[in-house]
Amino acid sequence: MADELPKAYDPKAVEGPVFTSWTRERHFECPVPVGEAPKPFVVVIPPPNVTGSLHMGHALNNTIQDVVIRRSRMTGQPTRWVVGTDHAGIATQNKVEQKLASEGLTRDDVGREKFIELCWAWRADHGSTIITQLKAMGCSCDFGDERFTMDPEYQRAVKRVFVHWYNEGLIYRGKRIINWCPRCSTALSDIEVEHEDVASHLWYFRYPLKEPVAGHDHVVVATTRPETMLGDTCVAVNPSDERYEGLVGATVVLPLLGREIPVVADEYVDPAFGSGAVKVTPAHDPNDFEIGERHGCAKINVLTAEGTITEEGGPYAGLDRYEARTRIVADMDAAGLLERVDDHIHPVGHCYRCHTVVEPWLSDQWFVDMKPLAAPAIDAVRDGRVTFHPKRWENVYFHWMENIRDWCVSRQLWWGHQIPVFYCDACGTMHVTEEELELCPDCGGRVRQDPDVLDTWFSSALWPFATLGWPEKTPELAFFYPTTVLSTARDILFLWVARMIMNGIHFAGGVPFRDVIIHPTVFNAEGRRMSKSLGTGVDPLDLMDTYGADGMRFGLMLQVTGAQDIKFSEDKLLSSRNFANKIWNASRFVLMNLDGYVPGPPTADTVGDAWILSRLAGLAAQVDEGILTYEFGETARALYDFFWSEFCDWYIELAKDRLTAEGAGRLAVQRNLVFVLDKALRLLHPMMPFVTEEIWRRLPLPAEESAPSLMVAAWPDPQSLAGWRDARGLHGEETIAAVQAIVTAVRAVRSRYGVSPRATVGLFVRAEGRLARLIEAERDLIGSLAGVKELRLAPDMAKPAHSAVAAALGAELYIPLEGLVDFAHERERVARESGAAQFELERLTRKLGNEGFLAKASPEIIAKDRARADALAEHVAVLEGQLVELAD
RNA sequence: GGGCGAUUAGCUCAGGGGGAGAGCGCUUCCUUCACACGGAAGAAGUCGUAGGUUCAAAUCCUACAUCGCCCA
Repeated sequence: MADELPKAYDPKAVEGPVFTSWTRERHFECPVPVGEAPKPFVVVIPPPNVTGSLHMGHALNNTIQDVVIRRSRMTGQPTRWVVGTDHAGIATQNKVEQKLASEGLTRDDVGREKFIELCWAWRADHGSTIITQLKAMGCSCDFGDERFTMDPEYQRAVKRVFVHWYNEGLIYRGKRIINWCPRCSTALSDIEVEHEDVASHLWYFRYPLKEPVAGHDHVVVATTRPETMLGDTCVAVNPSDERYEGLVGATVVLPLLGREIPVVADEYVDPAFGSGAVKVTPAHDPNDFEIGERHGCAKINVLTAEGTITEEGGPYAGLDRYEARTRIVADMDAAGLLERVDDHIHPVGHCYRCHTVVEPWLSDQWFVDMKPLAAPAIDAVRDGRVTFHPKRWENVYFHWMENIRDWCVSRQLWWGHQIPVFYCDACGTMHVTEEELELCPDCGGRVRQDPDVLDTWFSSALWPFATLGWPEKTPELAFFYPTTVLSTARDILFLWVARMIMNGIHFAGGVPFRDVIIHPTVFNAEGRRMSKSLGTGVDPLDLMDTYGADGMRFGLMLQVTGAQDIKFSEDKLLSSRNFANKIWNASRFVLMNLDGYVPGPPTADTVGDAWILSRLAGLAAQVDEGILTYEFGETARALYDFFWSEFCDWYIELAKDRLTAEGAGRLAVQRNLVFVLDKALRLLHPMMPFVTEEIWRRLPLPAEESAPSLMVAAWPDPQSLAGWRDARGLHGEETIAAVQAIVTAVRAVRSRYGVSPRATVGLFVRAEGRLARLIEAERDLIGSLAGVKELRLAPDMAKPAHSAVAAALGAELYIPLEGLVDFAHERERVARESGAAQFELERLTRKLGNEGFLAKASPEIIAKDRARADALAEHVAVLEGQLVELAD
């Protein structure tokens, strides 16, 4: 019938050609439909950093997106996955600067225009790395329609937003303390700073008073950053602090520099910390800045952009900040002004891109006033227009949004969206406009554009609508916005997700997506953050090489639970690779047994058929629901268990006899095998697209059941399969459970006595009633599965001599094994089994004798426990009977 | 300081009021005509600790411990 498949699944031979066929057949594309169409299902990819390469977070996140996308596409909904990258201002600029440095050049040597050209060239050479890797994973994005945050259309959108917000008064320029990265040489927003506890010291300095006051000749201040003392412009104490009563208004002579500064009283000072007096450096600390503002103190900047001491630092000018720290402590000590040094652990801000310690630094920057934007975005989540999965992330979102601070959006970089603000030096005016202004509209003089660019996240925040053509009113925007699902890691909840919600509401007329999936963070096996620089990472490309793309995808899905971390388990990938091979071989078996096949509907002719069809219907419901509720781990397990433990382990095994027979039974079982395999492959496809596609195309499906590709074949509708639940009243599930119990019991006996798998045994069964009828009906099945040549059944069956014994449900099983049976061993085993059963029976009996239980438990539970108790009692009776017989 | 998550078999983790589960590992047997990336059978857990609620707690509540993350 079909070409015979190779004995083992080889991902490398399959993935490339299958992916090529998907592209060739254009299944990833989703144009705006003409005329009436169902509501679309849309996902925008979280744009990976254009400098990036695939890491485990991407692998997980993009598998999740592909799973929801593929399911949706198969349901026939217009389904679109928008792909692209962001320009990653700092990271890209670093790459290009590194390249220049290798040639002994700096960006200033080449100039801004040339530098930006080099950035574009870098992107052209390297920017598609991660996109290629997504293809290797099998992601079904619309790759022909890729977006970039520096596309000309996208630049227009960014300008529109800036100018709009400026005109609304939501953007302003001001001199504030910002976070400065001396290595990247740019400002950072508050959330681009990562706080890390650092073991350092708290230095206590004596600052002498100009004249003794109230019995003091000096005041002690404590600091974690001694070098900032060069910029101190006052000393503050809490007004209620009795220790310093009378000192307020006094003058301190700043050591080393000799500057005279006042002592002020300010509520901000915590009397319990350090000495209760603080040195105030308004240009280098946000709190000090505010104290300085309140008391009219000067703001002296003592740090350069590179992190060295400015001319204001007098003798320390030109020193690196840490060198200056060492020297200042030494000099204070030498001057007898170092009171003491305590060990002190405190949080220190680091740049999230390069991990350099950032400095609070006073500079002119552009800010966005966030409170007015946050309020509607909070409402959107409160009233359920946007839902987080898992829901608990909503609280994290609310907490941040309700305490939101203004966003510093200017960056001192060249690569990015240059701020659309033009200054006229001739007439001193400022113009905020989307136009490329060259001449001043007021005086006609030449203008110069603000040299800064915008935070990359400023542009990423427009992604859900700018990628669809906004601000133009495109058909794409009209049809595909708002998008459906956004899947992302928790570390960009504030940086990106919250800002998209704010921007979507403000500019695109509504929330940008309905559901936000916050997926777990992938840590390495030791529970550490995966990091290329630390060598603690695992490369998804290596994993795909070893386990195949499907193996990696499924292995990751198995690990997605409600927990917020995944300790990455390569074992799961191994079992997923094996699973792909299992699917391959089960399919291979079905395809090899289709001689004379004529397509037709499935039929529940036997309890085995009824059982598998019923299980399939249950699986379809579970998988559909599981993907819709983003429960990927449970869904993957359900698929694995169904396919392996039910379809392969039992249905294929019990189908074998009918396949070797001739006649109608053979055709019926062929049809059922094809039917179940077809539906199961469809259900598996979102998680394992390659192996399922390769096999599915070989299935002999009639035209109306088929499709050009599995990825556009119809998704099994749980409703239409629901009719197979407990099909034809054959009690398939109950019967097969009984068959399994008896077969397993016989196999256990065989295993215990080392009976060769090829040898057959006799089976004598003592059973009555419903169970006896069931065994009688399925005697061939039991015989075939358990290797039984002769099955005898009677309500009063006596134990034949030299028999091993077993109990299954209420049946006694005797297996004659002349000369093999170790009766002492049998007695011991049966006694142990009986003991365990009696223990459980006693527990249940106590429970059923408890009046509270009978009065309050639900009738179903009571009935169930009664039935269990009856079954156990029967089981115990069987075992005890066997013990008596074994005593001979 | 506030918040979140985790604690279940040797390892990685499911389960989330009523019979303790999986994968990997381990033991024994089997190369039988889909698959050794396989099959069959098996051993293995006082479900972190202490209280509480309940007829019933691995599951709900409260404390505590340990580990991890976020915010300030």
